[in-house]
Amino acid sequence: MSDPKFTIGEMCEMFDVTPRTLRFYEAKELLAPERVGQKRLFTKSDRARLKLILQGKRFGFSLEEIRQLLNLYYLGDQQTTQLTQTYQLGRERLAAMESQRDELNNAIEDLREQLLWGEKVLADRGVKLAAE
Amino acid sequence: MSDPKFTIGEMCEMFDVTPRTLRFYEAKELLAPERVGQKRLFTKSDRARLKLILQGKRFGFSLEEIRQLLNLYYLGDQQTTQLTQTYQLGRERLAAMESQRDELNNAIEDLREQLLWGEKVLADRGVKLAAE
DNA sequence: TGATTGATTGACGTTAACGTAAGGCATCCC
DNA sequence: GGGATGCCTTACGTTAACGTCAATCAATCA
Repeated sequence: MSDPKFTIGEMCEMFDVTPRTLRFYEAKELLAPERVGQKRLFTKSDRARLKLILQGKRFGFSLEEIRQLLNLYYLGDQQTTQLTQTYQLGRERLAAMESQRDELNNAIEDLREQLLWGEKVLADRGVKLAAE
Repeated sequence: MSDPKFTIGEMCEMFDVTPRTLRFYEAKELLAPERVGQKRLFTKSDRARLKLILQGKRFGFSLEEIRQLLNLYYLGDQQTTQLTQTYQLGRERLAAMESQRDELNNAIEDLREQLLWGEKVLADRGVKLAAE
């Protein structure tokens, strides 16, 4: 049993996106589904890429940034020069993501403190919050 | 020495943004600089808010989402009902940020592995990378 | 005092990331 | 065989987040 392939509708349901979105990503060369006649068939590779795309979006990356990073996950038959660039780009993005995580942790800490303040203020006003 | 206040130009240099951006944020009610005649003067509060705004943007939040969260950091004289809503919103955002951080950590791990793969492939091709 | 510098308010332009509507194949079901 | 369904392409519309003029005003500097 080779890996199953999915229609655009099935993909949309799986990942909670619209057909327009998938076609748009294909136009932007983030996806490259197979074709049977006119119809698209999304392979395992497409699913993996889409997952990475949606993940990247949640981190605030643009589609163009994501597109470049995606090559890193398919290092197959790139030329050495290009591969080296892809690798370097990956290192930069890794650094960016790590610093973003650190910044995020700080922001989380700050927000926690603010929430404690909020709880205090509300308690003083006699408001009872749902127990956590 | 009360807290210093800055012109729009000074703010732009400090935070590496354009005047248009600051005026835009004011129009969207994310900032509320004082006025001396026509000119804006950005206070300590504005600087703190701007910092939060830029941070939020890096996390992928929209300006509207950020605007709502900002109220949490200025809990002063809100009505109790509204304060409670602000607080609840803060809790939701906290949860979102925490899960984003977790997701980010996973993505970082994956990316690290891919980079190791890349190093291996490049090494096999005889490419020497700059020592880290 | 006249020119430069830095600020202001419109108002229209731009880019990213899709949404939405129109019109047209192909297949399946009764 | 004629809807219904699901897909396709083409193309214009939309929203967020600013960019980019243009015209104006106020202070400052030579």
